Amino acid sequence: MTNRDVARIFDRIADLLQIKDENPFKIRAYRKAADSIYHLDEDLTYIQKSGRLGDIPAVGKAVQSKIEEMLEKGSCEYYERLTHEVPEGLLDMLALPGIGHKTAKLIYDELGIDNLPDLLKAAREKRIRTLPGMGAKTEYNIKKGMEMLKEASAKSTLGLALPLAEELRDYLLNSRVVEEAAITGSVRRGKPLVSDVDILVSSCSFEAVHHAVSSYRRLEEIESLGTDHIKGRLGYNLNFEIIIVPPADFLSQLFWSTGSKEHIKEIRELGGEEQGGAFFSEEAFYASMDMQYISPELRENRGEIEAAGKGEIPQLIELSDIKGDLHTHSRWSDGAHEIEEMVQAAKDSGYSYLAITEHSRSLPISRGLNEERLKAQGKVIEALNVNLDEFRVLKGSEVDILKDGSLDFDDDVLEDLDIVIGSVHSNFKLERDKQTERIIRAIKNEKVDIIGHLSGRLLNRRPGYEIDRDRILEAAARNQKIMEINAHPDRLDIDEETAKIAKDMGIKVAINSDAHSKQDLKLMKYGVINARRGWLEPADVVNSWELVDLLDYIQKKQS
DNA sequence: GCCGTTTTCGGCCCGACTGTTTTCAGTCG
Repeated sequence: MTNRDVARIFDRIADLLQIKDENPFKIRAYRKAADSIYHLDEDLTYIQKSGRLGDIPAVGKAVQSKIEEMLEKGSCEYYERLTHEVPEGLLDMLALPGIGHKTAKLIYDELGIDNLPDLLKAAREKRIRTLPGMGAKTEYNIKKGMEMLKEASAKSTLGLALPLAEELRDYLLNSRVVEEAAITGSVRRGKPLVSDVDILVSSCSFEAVHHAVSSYRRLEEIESLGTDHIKGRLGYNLNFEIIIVPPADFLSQLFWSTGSKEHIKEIRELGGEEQGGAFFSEEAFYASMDMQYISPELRENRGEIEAAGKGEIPQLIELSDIKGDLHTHSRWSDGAHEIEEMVQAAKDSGYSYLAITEHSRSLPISRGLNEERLKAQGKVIEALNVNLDEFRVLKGSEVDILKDGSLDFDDDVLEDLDIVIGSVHSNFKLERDKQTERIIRAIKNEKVDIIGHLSGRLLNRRPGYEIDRDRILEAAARNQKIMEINAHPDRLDIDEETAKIAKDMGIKVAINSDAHSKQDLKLMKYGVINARRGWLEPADVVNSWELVDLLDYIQKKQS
């Protein structure tokens, strides 16, 4: 079992206990343990072997013995016993917005419903409204939530798909049944949501590939099989296709399988012919059509073919261009690690600066900082900087944009900070005009440098709030505000389309991890992929600049 | 169930919104 698998079981135990209405602190203890395990650097198996399970934060005797049981037997008796008391299908219901543990339990107790299809049926038959506290709106929300879940199950985030694709590719390479293997299709193009994972392999033996795939640890099901492909489903409900080609065709098929369909269609219409052979390379192929090389992220038929013909393909930003991260959290608010640990991780990433930007006081769930704690943190950061060579920790805040567009801190408090991100975390359902005015008011505040996760969307979970994007971008351009690309693969906000429009309007972008742990700093790569899909170059991305230039741009003198 | 530089027992994030009510429980961030 992986750390992730173990963490998931503890989370489910917490859910089951919550449905059973057990001691809330016990439930929280399991959640904290799950979170702590999820964010571990090392493999649990290794930690167990060296006898350090008890050193994991939030892991005490009870949780430790369950971890040992899971690592040894692959199962957990306590968890299985709970699932006998509470049907597991109730956990699926919790994914519906508005349905929590109490409601799920009520629906089960009163109507005997323990799965999503029956719940939908009951909502359609207006049986939910017979329960106390439930009405027509609840039924409507259930039906709407089910539609959302259906859409979500059709696609996976890149944050889920890419690591699994890399793992499958490496597994095939290491099993030595293939000569070459590469991720292709929409994952190679870096789409934020993908319907499947495509792996192109070259092999002379279909049987050997089939045999290897059959014993892959994450395989759930093989659905379709032919000498040129294997299609099926992996764990986490992720569809996959392995495309098998002869070694001589590998590079050309990598091009044709990458897509997108629209890009390929356009290439064919311009006379691009399928060609194989060992001399094929994508660079040479585009060159043969008098075009510059087009990176996979750009192959969406959104003007890249014309640009490549004119020599106007941008020099896309790369992960190695990134010099710092401007949006991170530490244990001072809801992060998992100390500032010092975050700094070390940033140095390990090759960065030369890192901004600590905790939540502000209006977000108590995230232990948002009040003015006193913010000032105290500033002192800690100043002291830290004294002993840092060639690295700078920036004092920052992810300050809440309140309902009326004012900020959670007064100007004189923000004055002392190096970097200020304004973000919306509440009142998501304001009507469009009010939401737009709210954000524009924050943009006009001269203390604000960056607008964080503009749309508030959570991929597969929540659409963004209603805003007039064009008006907001105009205001950002006028006030020289930086728009964030939040790199978390569940957000990727602003999206690629907005990023391209912003670039064309001369608005600068910051690609920020929004890290809540040192491992999260690595999520930067998803933001860079998203920026590339938005045609961004280093000149467009402020945290690919030297710090002095960044501070100069936001008109703050380096102290 | 975890934790401890006041504690090995008694604490452990909380305010706002929603949908249902007509004063609030449940959900969410």
